[in-house]
Amino acid sequence: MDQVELVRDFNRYYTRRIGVLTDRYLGQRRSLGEARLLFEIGAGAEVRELRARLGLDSGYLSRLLRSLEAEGLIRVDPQPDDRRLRVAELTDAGAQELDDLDARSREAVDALLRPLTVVQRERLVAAQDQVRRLLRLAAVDIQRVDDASGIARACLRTYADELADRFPEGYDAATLTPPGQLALLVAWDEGEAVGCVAWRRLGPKVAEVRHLWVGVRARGIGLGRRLLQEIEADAAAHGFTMIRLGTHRALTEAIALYRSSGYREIEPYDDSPYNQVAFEKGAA
Amino acid sequence: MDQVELVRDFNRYYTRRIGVLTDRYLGQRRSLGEARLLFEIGAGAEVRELRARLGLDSGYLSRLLRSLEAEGLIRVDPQPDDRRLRVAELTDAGAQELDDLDARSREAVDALLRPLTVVQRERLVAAQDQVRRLLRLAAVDIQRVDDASGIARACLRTYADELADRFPEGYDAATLTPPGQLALLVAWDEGEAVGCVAWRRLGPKVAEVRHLWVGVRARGIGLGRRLLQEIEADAAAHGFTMIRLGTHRALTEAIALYRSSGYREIEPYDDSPYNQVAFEKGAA
DNA sequence: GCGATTTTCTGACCTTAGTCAGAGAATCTG
DNA sequence: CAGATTCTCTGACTAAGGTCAGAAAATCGC
Repeated sequence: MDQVELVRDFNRYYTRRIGVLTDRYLGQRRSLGEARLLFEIGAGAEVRELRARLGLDSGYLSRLLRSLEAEGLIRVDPQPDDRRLRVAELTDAGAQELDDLDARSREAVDALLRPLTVVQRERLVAAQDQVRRLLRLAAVDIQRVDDASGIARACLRTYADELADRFPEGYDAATLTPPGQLALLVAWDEGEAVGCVAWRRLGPKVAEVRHLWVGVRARGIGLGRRLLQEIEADAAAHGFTMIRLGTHRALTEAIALYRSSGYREIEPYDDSPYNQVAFEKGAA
Repeated sequence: MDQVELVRDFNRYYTRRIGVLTDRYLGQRRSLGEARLLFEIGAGAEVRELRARLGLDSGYLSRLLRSLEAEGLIRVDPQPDDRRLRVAELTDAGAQELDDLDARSREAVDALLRPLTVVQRERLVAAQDQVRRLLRLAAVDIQRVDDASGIARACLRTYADELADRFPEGYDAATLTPPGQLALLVAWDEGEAVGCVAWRRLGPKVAEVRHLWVGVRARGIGLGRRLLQEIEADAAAHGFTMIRLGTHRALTEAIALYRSSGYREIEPYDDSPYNQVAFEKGAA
């Protein structure tokens, strides 16, 4: 069986198992829609917010809210600041019901795990974590973005803030490349920018990779390597045959990434105080 | 987060991702019910069989069949042997439609995997395989069964057949313990017996574990270890503090299992030609 | 050969999960 | 302050996915 077939097979198996589990914990007491809504309301949420999070039609959501309200599980009141908006909150009975649903879901999963030994459970959790990391990585969408745009500057600012925390000597944000010089890629995960990387021209066939940033939310899934590959491909597509880059001694993961991506260490090629270690790949 | 919470979290994430995938490949062209039915009919199936496999109400299934028939995707004819039964078969158009659905499902998964490197895809498949093995193991139901019952004898017969294949000298089924002496556990996976194990009394506090069998379908998921643990617990619950067992030199996985389960090797305690290696655990 | 059983089908009914078009109230913009 | 916009709600409608009670035909058991 090829990889696609194996993944499909797993999907079929998993959805069947999860379906049985879900049926059991909902136990016919509440529809999936109502249960999800109770869960999302949690400590209280604006109706607009709920609509966006659950991706529901406003008419449908309104009806679900009325039905939960009629059962005394929630309260919906206008928001004082803007009386067009309404805020849904759980009543005591609603909180009780949510606890109940939660306890039954926990119990169903617990019963599933019970026959396994401690070691087997640890293996299960570790394997699930691996699956999720890889799927999240696969879902990240990498797009070319104008380096003067708001989102580009926001990414670079976060990058600068994180470096300032990381370097003993701090980081001077003035070191960031000014807009207009960079070809910049931004990585999006479910609508949120979680990483970026850029290149700029250093010489006729030489590009410099700069500002490789992976946000805290997306660390440890291999996004750094993917961004590096994409930016290399982008520079190559623009006719650059050699890539140089510099980095700080403190960024050990980055240094390991460059080494394992085929870069060789060279003497620093500029006098930036942050580029203490330099690498290159390819030939001019 | 504890293990139950981690598993729930994974379930939520995975169902969301799979849901998106499924929506895409069905592409609104056919309802999930009809698609599943087409898939189950495949090369042809009795209506009764379909009802059992899909767990559908007979009225509902009938209507789904009529709808597919009206579209010219299937043909439903009485079975010649028993004209109450009816057999559904795909027409050429139906086979075409199924191929189409299949190709689109493959394409959706392929698109999901495309951003990953070869190594990452291999890791994904391996991790999914691990998850599935562990879930299958967790779903196996181990039940006490009378050793004279049909299912018990069927398990022991399969066990004997497999040993006959495995041992160079063959295996004499007369060596099987006759009914009435064994406390026997059978492992069920989705209604099918896939393994067994038994103990019998050897002395005041000494029990002998016999006939540990794991069927081909359930190998490699750790079921042998689970059966061994359950049978040890059962013997202990009956007041036996020491367990002995003998096995054949050719059964290397079994020997490894006993060693890693805390058994120490002893001199053979009986003259069975198949018990060439013997182990014990506990104290009399 | 006759009553019991099995299998499939039809009709009537239901819930869930939506979609779409506006209405009405509140707020924002020029 | 008038018109545009935003937000929620109601009414009317739809499809999917079912359940339940029987009817009709075929077969089984005696």
